[in-house]
Amino acid sequence: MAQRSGPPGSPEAAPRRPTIRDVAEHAGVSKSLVSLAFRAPEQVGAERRERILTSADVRGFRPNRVARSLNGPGEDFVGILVADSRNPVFADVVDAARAVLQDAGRLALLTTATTPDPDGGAVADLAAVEMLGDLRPSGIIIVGSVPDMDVVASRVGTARLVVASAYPGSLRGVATVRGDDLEGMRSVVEHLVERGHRRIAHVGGEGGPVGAGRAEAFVAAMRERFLDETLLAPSDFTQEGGERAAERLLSGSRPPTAITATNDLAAIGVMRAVRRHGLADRVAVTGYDGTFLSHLGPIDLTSVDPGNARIGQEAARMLVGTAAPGEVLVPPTLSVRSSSAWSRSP
Amino acid sequence: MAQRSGPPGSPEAAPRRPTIRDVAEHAGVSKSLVSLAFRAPEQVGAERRERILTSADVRGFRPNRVARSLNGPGEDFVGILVADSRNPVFADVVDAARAVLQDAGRLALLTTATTPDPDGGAVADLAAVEMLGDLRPSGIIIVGSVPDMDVVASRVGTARLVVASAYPGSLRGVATVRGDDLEGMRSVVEHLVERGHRRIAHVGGEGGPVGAGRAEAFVAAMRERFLDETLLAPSDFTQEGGERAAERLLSGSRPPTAITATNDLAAIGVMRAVRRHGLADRVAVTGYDGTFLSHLGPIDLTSVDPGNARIGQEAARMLVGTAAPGEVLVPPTLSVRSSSAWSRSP
DNA sequence: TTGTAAGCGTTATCAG
DNA sequence: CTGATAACGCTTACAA
Repeated sequence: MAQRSGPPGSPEAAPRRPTIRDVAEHAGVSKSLVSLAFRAPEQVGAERRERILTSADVRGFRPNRVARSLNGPGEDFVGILVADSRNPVFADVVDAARAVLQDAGRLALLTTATTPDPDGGAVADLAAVEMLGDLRPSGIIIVGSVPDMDVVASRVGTARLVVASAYPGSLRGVATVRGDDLEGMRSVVEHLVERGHRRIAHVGGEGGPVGAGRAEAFVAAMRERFLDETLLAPSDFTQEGGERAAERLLSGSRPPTAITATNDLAAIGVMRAVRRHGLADRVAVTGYDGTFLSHLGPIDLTSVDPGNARIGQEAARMLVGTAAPGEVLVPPTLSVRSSSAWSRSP
Repeated sequence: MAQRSGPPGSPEAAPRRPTIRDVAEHAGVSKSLVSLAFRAPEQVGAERRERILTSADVRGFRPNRVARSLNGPGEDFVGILVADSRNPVFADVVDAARAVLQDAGRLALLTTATTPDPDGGAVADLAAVEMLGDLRPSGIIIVGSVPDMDVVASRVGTARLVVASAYPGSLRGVATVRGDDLEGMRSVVEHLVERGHRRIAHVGGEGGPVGAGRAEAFVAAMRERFLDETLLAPSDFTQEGGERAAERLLSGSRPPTAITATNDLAAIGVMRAVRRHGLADRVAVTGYDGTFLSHLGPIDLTSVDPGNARIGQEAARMLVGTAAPGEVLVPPTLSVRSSSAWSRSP
């Protein structure tokens, strides 16, 4: 039964929420006994317990979790801080982490670590982080690249910290679980080389540490094969960014025969540009992240799955004690689809 | 500077977080003065203020927001409870709401109201809701259809409540802002009729109150035009659901010439089925929600934009006092794209 | 088994 | 302007 404060316009009869004291008084016992009746019912005599519990029920009492956490370590819970609530990659990581936490009987509180910027960006939401930290979680998982990660980390109180799907940045000695982007880029390049490609470009590098890291990984993977690694077109993670970058590549004097994108969304932008240039079956395109976008409707995009679920699981395991905290690289897997599955005619 | 508890393996030297008392002692003043120095620095003598603030800085003190909220109404903040963190519609609503709150100088805490079910669904996460409620927010915005909305509402304490992008369900007298789905369906049907369609089907109706509401709206809109409103194929909001439902419709004896879907994702599934049947330019498809999916890459889907940003703004305005709380229907707009823009040859 | 009293970290009140 | 003192709602020794 929802007992809102009545229809708008009713007098401000703020009905104070019942406290443990109200219940104690009504049931004719002490506060402590009420407290006990909720935390360890079996330690309270049947008759009084009954009286307390029904009395609490009648008055709509429920222990205040905040007041509880102010004392000892309260309820044992884990805070999950997500960098970007629109990113489907993080959603996969988070869901996997929650499943592990749930199995371990630990509850999770999921909040955003950033707030949208007036000019389209995102800035760390310190107030939110501090609130979560002050709730005394036993652990915190930061999912994704949060701006000013070190400042955020300094606000989470005494919680154990694990960073998932992001570089720890200037943080030192913090447990981290992320995809092995170098290995992922290697598998992409290898796949493309097998299909006869040599002039391979990369679209990305901007938008944060992960973008930069993937661009570096691309360069490294190309060098390992003695291929020209200089075909880089800067782009963020958006469709528009990918499209613009690809446009530049394809308008050049010697366009590439394959384009690797920094993520799936940018890759879809790349596909648009490729199609517009009438090169749909002549320029291979690959994405990254293995999100649902890679096989959405008519899209059929080769993509690297960084093992998002695995990343979330490992991060959570470090917090529940099933895994040792440390720096873990999760091996990626390549899903080849029609955007790059054909072999280039020589 | 992040001061984690050292490398894993170090002795459990739990460094208690400094409290207001530590600072007071160190600065040689009373707790109250330290408190005041943080809340209203101008009311404290310059010299002492300086001493207090630096002393706090040195010891890494920061007022505990939870302890603060335990007392009076603490910081004035608004909690945002999102039903489904994967739904891009909600992301748009939330961002718009946050912008309004930020302009009003009120901070927002965004958390999930559900937790993933073992079998793919989502259940209300009461623990999370209770924690948020016990933080004493001045207002709560519930975005999207949360299971057991009335139970959730009963847990948010004394906060003013606004429901956005969802039906209030069994909640009575609760402020609600949502899209006008009847009007939206009308505009879809009108558009299709103008293009020469008569046999129009609907894919949807499942997955929650919104799906059911849209199916009803479809039926009503068809009746208003004296068209056969019985072409309903049950589907949830997923691509697979939409595809299966469309498959059934197209395999029937008299397939429709146009299919309206309950959302964009299901519409994309419908498009797949349509294409597979070789009917790409003979069966029109429309979506709903105006998400980025409707114009992603090769997809070019006619879709109803429910005015998500507007919904978020209105909801927030009701909480900051710029708008009167009540039941608001935001007018939708139809974005016609190539999936239905052509006219049917008679 | 039950009650008393002392915290937890902060703010509010009310004297100086 | 400053500083005791009493809340806030609950937990937790420690007694009874």
